[in-house]
Amino acid sequence: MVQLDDVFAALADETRRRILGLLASGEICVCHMHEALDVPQSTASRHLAHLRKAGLVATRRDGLWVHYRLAEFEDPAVAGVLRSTLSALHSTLGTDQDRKKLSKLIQIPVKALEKSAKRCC
Amino acid sequence: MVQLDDVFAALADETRRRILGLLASGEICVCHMHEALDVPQSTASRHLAHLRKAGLVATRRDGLWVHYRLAEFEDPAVAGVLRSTLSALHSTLGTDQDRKKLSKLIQIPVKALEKSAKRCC
DNA sequence: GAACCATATTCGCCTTGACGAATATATCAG
DNA sequence: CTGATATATTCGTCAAGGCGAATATGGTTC
Repeated sequence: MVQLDDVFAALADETRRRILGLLASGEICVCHMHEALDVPQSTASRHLAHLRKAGLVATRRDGLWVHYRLAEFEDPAVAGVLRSTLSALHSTLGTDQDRKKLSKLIQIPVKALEKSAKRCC
Repeated sequence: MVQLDDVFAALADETRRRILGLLASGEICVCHMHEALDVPQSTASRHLAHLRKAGLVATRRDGLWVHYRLAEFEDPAVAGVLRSTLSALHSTLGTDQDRKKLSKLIQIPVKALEKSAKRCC
């Protein structure tokens, strides 16, 4: 059960918002995350753990890699806040740059990522 | 110009969210605010100043009293985040209790406050 | 088993920001 | 001007939480 408190605490940090901004385009593994965001691996992992504990993201292990994705929200209030937040982040300069960097890393065109992100929120 | 950063920083604090929850029903003066929330006057004032600096609320002075109200948001992204947040707070237990206490203080029935709040978000 | 790789956690350090008491400011009444 | 009232700000204290380096964990390969 996702608590509203935890949602707002999670959204208060810029790195976590950048992570959510990327996850709006779909599942991403930790290594691509910390490279796209250009932060140390421990930082990416720490923030991902925070988001996971808050119930905002879910994980899937695939061998050595762990892929993160946005969770599905039962509570419509939480879902609404997340949707508007992702939509607000979508057109942000920072999100644009992060998405561009991710695009190169995973060899998927920016346009495709944007399309997924829009479908998501 | 309201910055998204400031919005999320403002929403990260519970007292500030309670304030916004009350303001959804309309203009309120500081004294009613800190009584309804049952926090020291300096705490209410400090958080209101925070919200004001973030651009989320506006004020109107009337003699000794200062009335606070929600600001109007030009940026549709910010407006969207605020709308979904207020809507999420609306049905919260804490907001319910605060609204009940405010209702007694300003002698306006809870139903009327709820109606205004719903119209607001 | 050992070596290796991706991810998670721990560690000490440091900044940010919340708190309530006390004080300052501003407005009004007499 | 004086006193009273509502609001704002300052002050010292304290806890929460961010940081990156280093280390631990868990899974894969040989």
